[in-house]
Amino acid sequence: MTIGERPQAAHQPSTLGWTLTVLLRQWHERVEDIARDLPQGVRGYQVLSAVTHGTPPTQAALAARLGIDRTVMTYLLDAFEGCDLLRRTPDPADRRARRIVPTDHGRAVLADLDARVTEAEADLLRGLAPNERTLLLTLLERAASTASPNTDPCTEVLPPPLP
Amino acid sequence: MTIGERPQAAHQPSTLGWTLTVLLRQWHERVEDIARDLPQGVRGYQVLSAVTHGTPPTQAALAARLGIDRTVMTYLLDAFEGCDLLRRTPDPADRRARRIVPTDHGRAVLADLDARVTEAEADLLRGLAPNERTLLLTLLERAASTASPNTDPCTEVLPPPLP
DNA sequence: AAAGATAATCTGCCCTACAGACTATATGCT
DNA sequence: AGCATATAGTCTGTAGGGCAGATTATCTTT
Repeated sequence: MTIGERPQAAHQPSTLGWTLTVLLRQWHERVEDIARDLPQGVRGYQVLSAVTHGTPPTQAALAARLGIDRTVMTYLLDAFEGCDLLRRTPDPADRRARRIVPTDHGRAVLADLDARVTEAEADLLRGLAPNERTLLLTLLERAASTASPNTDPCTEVLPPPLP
Repeated sequence: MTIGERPQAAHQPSTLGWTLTVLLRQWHERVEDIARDLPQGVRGYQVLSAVTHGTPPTQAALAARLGIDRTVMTYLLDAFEGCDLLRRTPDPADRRARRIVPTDHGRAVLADLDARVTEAEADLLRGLAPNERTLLLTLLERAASTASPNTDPCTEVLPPPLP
């Protein structure tokens, strides 16, 4: 680790982490406003979203994917059941596990939220031209999926559950 | 990724927030490893970085930019001074304020960290071709700066402070 | 049948972030 | 000048959320 003599030498800082931080912070603020009435705000929105798209995950899978502790997931889902947004249904193949499925109400609420979030995201990217936005999303998805292959929101290792 | 026949019209979820979340989480994990010895891990790294590039900010400006509470900033900087990484110097123009400047040691440590972070970031984007990476960074920076104009890490409204 | 692993829940503690009070200085008003 | 108000930074106390660890029920393995 040679330091070399450079009293002020401002090197180029790496900007990826910072731009991601800024952007995600902005996203959080806006979505927090939108999802204010949900049990856990933004996190609740992400849970609802992850549960609705794709096959109903177990609590553990859901927690792992969203980076939430399992003990937290418990009372988070308690709140969601209390609001009639999600339901725990017993997994027919494994009586220990519970599959989390959205209620009709939950689906409706999510559809409304998704619409508003999409709007907010468009506003967040207002500095980019339309084709640039889609390009950015494409690159982000590729980067995210390769950087963390198992966190894809629409991947579930399971045969179709309920007939 | 064809889901097949869906019972309840699954609409396209908005992916921006999620991809940002996943990517930033990965970034955090890696940088947490790198910045483990710094007082506050990733956050400490961001403080050190923000202080070093550009003109020395006041504590309040620093806190606002990084989204940290001012009372937290106090003991965070205490720790950094204890490690001889940063120093609080009185602002000659405003005796209430303190300008935060890096020590030589701080600059050296940051240079080392920056190198490793840059490496980690490259690995994070390994799914993208080199030209795609720079493109992604460009788009991210544009988006971040328009979404949150005042959070630019290298903007400070102040004449050069110390001669 | 016994042993070990896993899903979910419950309990208790720690730690951090925030609110609020306090001091010192700056700015604005009359 | 003198008084009121705003701001920079620090200190104190507290509420709340996250995490570790134990518990129960079920699955798997031998």
